[in-house]
Amino acid sequence: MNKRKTISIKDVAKESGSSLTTVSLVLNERDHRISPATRERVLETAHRLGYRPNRLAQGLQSRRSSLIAIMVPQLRHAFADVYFGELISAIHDCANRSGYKILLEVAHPEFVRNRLYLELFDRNFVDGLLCLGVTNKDIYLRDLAEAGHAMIVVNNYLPAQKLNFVRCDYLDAGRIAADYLLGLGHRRIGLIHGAPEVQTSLDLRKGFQQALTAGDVKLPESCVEDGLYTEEGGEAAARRLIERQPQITAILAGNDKMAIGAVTGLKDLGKRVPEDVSVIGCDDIHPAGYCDPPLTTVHTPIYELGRRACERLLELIEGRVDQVREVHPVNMTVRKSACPPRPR
Amino acid sequence: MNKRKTISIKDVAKESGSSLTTVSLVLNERDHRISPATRERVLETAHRLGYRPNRLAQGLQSRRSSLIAIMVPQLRHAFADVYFGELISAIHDCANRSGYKILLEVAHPEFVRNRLYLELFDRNFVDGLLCLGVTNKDIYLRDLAEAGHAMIVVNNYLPAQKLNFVRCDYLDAGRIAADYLLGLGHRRIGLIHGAPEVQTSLDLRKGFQQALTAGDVKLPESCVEDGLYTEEGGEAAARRLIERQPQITAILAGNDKMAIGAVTGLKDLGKRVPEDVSVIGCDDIHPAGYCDPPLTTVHTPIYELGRRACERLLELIEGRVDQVREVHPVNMTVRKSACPPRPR
DNA sequence: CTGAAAGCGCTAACAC
DNA sequence: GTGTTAGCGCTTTCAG
Repeated sequence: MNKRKTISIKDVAKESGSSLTTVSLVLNERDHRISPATRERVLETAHRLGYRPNRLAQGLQSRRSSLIAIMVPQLRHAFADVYFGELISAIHDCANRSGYKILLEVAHPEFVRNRLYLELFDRNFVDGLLCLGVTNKDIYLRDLAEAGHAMIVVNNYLPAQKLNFVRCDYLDAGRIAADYLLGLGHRRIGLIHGAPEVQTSLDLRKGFQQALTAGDVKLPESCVEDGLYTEEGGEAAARRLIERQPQITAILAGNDKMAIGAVTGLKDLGKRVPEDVSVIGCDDIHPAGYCDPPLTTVHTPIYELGRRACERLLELIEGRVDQVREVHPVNMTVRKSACPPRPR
Repeated sequence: MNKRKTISIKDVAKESGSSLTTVSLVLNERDHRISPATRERVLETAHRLGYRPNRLAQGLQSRRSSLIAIMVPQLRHAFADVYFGELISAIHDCANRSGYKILLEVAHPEFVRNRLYLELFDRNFVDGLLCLGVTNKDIYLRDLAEAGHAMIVVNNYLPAQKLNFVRCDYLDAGRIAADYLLGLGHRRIGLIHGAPEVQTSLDLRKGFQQALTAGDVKLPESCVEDGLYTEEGGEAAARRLIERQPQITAILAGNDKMAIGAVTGLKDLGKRVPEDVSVIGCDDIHPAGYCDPPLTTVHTPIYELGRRACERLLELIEGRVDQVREVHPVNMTVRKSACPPRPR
């Protein structure tokens, strides 16, 4: 295939009657010493010939790949997840604006075992790495930090390690949700959290519990369930919760998918949402506004977060900063899935 | 950052006391003339030093990037779409097995206007391109074919152009769906199709109409609505359909998202699914099995399709084939969203 | 102002 | 068997 001989800077030089250096200088606007006449001639020739600098050669020279990798966990359909998808979109948009492209990686067991995440940098594949869906078990990320590679954990963090991160304040998310439910008058409240190996999940629970305690409401172990961050998990968790504690009038779910699943589960049990049981989610993914009832949820600025993470990564790459530790505020988005409990 | 000096083939040569050539030959298993002793020595040194070949240099030499791009349309949350997500997962898995990595591209207006899709190849960014979510309006894809670049349209095709594709048989999908509904006894049937600029959408409609006609059932214009391939679109389309033609007992939607939206819309109108109105979808995305009621749908082998597309792209890249035109069969997956109409 | 030449890290003819 | 050398396409001193 591909018949058209690829045209190089050498062709432009020959055709425009100047040297390689001159062409390079003009094209990179490196030096303003070049005479306007030459400049014009080179530019015209380059354009006429349809010259495109070879990125591999440029990269070899500059030691830059202009690529950043996004690493997602190996979940079924990680790429089909709305939450990851919004982050990926944000990162892509931001990276593109700065001339970077996006490489996709899945942290499958072999990738981790063979330390292929290091190879990504060692082989000059990418200039930086953004890690999504990180858990406390992903201690191998320390290798990256130790090697001094540009890496940021997106919307999470590892408590015991000083890895770069850009995330939301899930401790506050828990508090806000609790205060909102308390404010509505709820006293019997349940929690469906994500995975216990995810730090933000632990934070959410902690903040939730603290605020409930401050409001003189207890959150016993029997009112907490694991929803695995999935719809199906949320649905099953809601069932278990209500069967065990039928007097519960409100539930906080650690993400919107679980909340949506919980609503399904509650409806199946014959409960109306929010009249019988209020449900609030967390994250405010796009579908949260389009389910039935529209979900009241703790809004986390997902797109903004992705954009910021990418921006900061570029700063790391370019050496403009050497540490990133960013926590973004969250707030309630009130829709229709929560209301005061019925008077007893 | 990044203190560790990157170690090159030169270091390995020096350290192992042999020449660049020897090291390269050993590492690439290019030549079996190398004595086992040297071989062993080189390998040991390379391993000890943690040598990693620089991909940029290798690429410059081989004119290969080992990257393939996936291009998705610029829809809100294209990356958050289950259908695209499953394809991307499949492509990623397949590419990875063959040592390729995945680059993400969004076909935004500027990308198309400035022909950046050509630059992808001209600048040696990628070796091949997989296009998702293509419509009949994307005539610019012709440029890629004309330039002789390795490119495949995934699960679609452009009728007037001879572009490579790997897709399902949506004409047959329409027929199968029609036959299934006719078999259940439905005579008043509606269609919610995707976008009229998408060829497979037209095919589905055509196949559906043909089979209905063969079964002596009409599909008047008033029983057809556009659902924009989204949940919201499907919901609105179902509403319009039922309000205009209340006697409809079954609906085919052009994808599962619209089908799920349609179910929501029907429920809102007080219709039971499937007792009052049967709904069948198309594609069989993962959530189709988890909604309420579980969706009866035309199963398209999405993951398999992504895998095949990637495999064939690699063959194109490596020059083992020079044309790809693959059509995969579909079949019904029967769940609970369709049943015989109530006797009148 | 412009050009010659070195070198980024690697591969592969072509010698020895 | 192994090493020398010439590129791949580009950027960047350093002379002129």
